[in-house]
Amino acid sequence: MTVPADFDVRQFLPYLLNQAAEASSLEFQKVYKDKYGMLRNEWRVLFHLGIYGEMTASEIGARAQMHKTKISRAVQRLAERRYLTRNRATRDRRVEYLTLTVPGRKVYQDLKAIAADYDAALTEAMSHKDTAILRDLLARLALRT
Amino acid sequence: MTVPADFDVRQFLPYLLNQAAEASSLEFQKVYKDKYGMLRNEWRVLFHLGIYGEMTASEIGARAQMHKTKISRAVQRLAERRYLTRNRATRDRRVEYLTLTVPGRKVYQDLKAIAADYDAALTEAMSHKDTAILRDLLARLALRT
DNA sequence: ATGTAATAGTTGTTTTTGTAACTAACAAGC
DNA sequence: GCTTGTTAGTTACAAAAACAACTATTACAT
Repeated sequence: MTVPADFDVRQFLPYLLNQAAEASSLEFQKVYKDKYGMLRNEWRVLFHLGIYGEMTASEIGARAQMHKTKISRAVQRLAERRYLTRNRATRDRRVEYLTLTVPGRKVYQDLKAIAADYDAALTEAMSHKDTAILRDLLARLALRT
Repeated sequence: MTVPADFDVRQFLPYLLNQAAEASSLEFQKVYKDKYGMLRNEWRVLFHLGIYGEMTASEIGARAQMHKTKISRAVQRLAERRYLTRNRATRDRRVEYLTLTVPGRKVYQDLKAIAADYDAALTEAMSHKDTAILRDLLARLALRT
C-alpha cells in the first residue's frame, strides 16, 4: 500500500487497457458491424460457438465472462439471422443447446480469417517475445475478476 | 496476408484487451461511482484536468481520445457538482477554459491515490520488466488510431 | 463586406447496456 | 406430494453511449 507520490495516472493500467482496447477494436468492429450487422456481443457468442461447437448460454457466459442478459439478446439476434439454432435439452428443459448453422459457420470462418490478418497487423511492430508477454499478461488480468 | 490455419481467436488481441480492460476497470469503477457518483467519462475529464491544469474541452478530447459529446456531458455534470469551473475565453468566445475547483482537486487527489494502490495490486504478480513492456505496448496500441 | 467553410461546444434522438424482476424447470428435504 | 431454494434463460425498465443535427463564433477567400 505504499503510494509513490509521483504516480502518473496516465500510466494507470485500467486506463491504458481501455484506450488500447477501444483503439484496437475499432477497425475490426467495423467489419462485423458493416459486413454482417453484428454487435460485439454477437461476434463473441458466434466465435465461442465456432471454437467449441455446441454450447449452452451459461457455458458461453462462463467462458466469455459475459452476463446472461447479454448472451440472451445476442443469441436472439443470431437466431433471427439464422446463424445458429436452439435446441431445448430433453434432460433439463431449462437448457438450450446452441449450434452454428452452415451460414453461421461461414460467417465465423470469414471473420476469423479477417481477425487473424488484423491481429498480425496489430502486432507487426512488436517482437514475437513481447507479444507473447502481452497476451499472457492480458489473459491473467482478465481472469483476475 | 498469410493466415495461419490454426489461428486461435481466443488469442485475438482486441478480445484479450477488452477482457482485461473490463475486468480491471470494474473494481476501480466502483470507487468513483459509489464514492463520488461519477461516470467513467467524468473521471477521465477530472484526471486530465488534475494532471494538466486548465484545459479546454477540445484539448481534453485530443489527449484522451474522447468524443466531444462525451466531454460536453461529463463537463456539465462535473460543473453541477462544483468540481470544476468554466471560463469563456475572451479571445475566442466559442472556447471555454476548464479548471478544477478546490473540492475537485481534492477528489482528484483522493482517486489518484486509490488508483495508485490499485495499480500496484494489479501489477503485483508481474515482474517490473514485464509491466514496463505491458504499459509500453498498450500505449503504442492506443496511439494506433 | 460578404458569403463559405471550419471550429467549439451543445442538444435531441436512437441504440445499446445494465439492473432487477420475472417465468419455467429442476433439486432436495421433509 | 409439497414447500423451499436454486438454476437457465427472458423481459421490462432505467441508465448510458452513439450518432447526427444544431447554434454560435471565428477564419478565410473573394
